[in-house]
Amino acid sequence: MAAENKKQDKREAILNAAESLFAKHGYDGVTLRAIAKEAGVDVALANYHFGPKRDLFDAVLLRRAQILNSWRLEALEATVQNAAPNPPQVKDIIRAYFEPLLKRSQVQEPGWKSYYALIAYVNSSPEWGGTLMTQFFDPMIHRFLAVLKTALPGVPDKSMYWGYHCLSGALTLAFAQTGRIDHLSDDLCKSDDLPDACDYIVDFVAAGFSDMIAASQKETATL
Amino acid sequence: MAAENKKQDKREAILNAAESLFAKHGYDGVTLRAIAKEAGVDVALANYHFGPKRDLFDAVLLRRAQILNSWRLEALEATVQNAAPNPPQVKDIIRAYFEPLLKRSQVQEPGWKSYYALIAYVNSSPEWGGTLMTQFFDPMIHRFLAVLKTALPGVPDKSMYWGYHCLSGALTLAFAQTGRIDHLSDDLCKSDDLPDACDYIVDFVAAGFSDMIAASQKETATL
DNA sequence: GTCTATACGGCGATAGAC
DNA sequence: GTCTATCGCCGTATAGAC
Repeated sequence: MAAENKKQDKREAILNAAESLFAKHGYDGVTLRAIAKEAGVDVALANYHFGPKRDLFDAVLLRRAQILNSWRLEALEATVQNAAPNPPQVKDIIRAYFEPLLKRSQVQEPGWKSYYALIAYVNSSPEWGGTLMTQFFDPMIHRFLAVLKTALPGVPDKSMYWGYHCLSGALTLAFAQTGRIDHLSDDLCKSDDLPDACDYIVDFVAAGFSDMIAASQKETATL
Repeated sequence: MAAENKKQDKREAILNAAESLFAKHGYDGVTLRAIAKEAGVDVALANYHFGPKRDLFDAVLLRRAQILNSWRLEALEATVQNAAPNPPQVKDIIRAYFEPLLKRSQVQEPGWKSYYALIAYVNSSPEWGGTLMTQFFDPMIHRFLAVLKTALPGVPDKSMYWGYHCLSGALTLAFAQTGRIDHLSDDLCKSDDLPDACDYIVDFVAAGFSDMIAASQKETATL
């Protein structure tokens, strides 16, 4: 079983190395050789375990997607329960989407941090964004939007989808940790302080969604 | 002068091809050979005109950055003039940031569409985001934020910077045109309808910023 | 000067020998 | 499971055509 552990160790080491490097340089910016080197294994082992490079990429994405989805759904259902029989507050729903990213102390873990940056890369990539994000995250997101609609009755679906799009753009840009806002703000804001970033983004996004109610009521009033 | 045009033609053809391909596949996903083929020129010509691959990338970014910055600053100053001596409305300032992207009919031009997608790639890339975006766009953005502050007196700088970050994330994700929202919304929303996307994003972002006033006043009141 | 054809050294993914 | 070999494509330098 020591041997079996070691096998698993190497598999994990490859996934970890791939995750970290793909997050930093994107799919094409990383070679299997670099991954193998980082993981301390032979060049061919990645191919042995995962098949071609593309499949390794999928494996990296998949590993944490399921965990993250379940955490988020848990947090969301808890929020619904807490507010029942009323619909939850918009901000509480948004929090349920953000907090699983931070609260389980995985923000410290470089693995999760890399994973978030990788998702940011995938999300805004014309090559992967449309298909992979859909594949891994859409069911969770639909549940999320359904709850949000109970808190925002009368808001058109189109607004809700574009609202989610804004949320997603803001969140993934923050988690890409490009160091951009550090420069822009002369180090007042820090790219790598994800909890701080989330505090501000949650407020901003909740305001964006909440305003849709006012807008849709105004529209109705003029009819 | 026909000869001179031809020189410019090939130079431009290389820039156009590079722009389009970099936007779709990222820096590392594109080879100089692919660019040359798309442009209909010899492999070595890109190197002759622009030097190494990396310098060609910069040249592509720079070409339209200056134009875009000047358009945005124009729109912003016009907004300021219109409202004077009062500060402009938040939503009008946001519009001044978005409309230059759309209004000059360049949305139709595939060149500009590619450029926007390329900016989206650069913006969320840990490799380029921090430095290149800063280099090309920060002065324009600072002017923009300064005007926004006149419309939002008392809002802390940190909120303003994170607000801009949210704006930037939402906007660049939309302009990345990943097709993601088409899937998510079952084609109710279209990735390639940029004017429509902007309408929704402007409202969302304006609400996010406007809410900061209420928040900062609430904070002040409790002191 | 502008541009093309070609050549070079290096490194890519991965298949097959071990 | 590991190591090596292979073949193709990479960015770039150069030589010379127009």
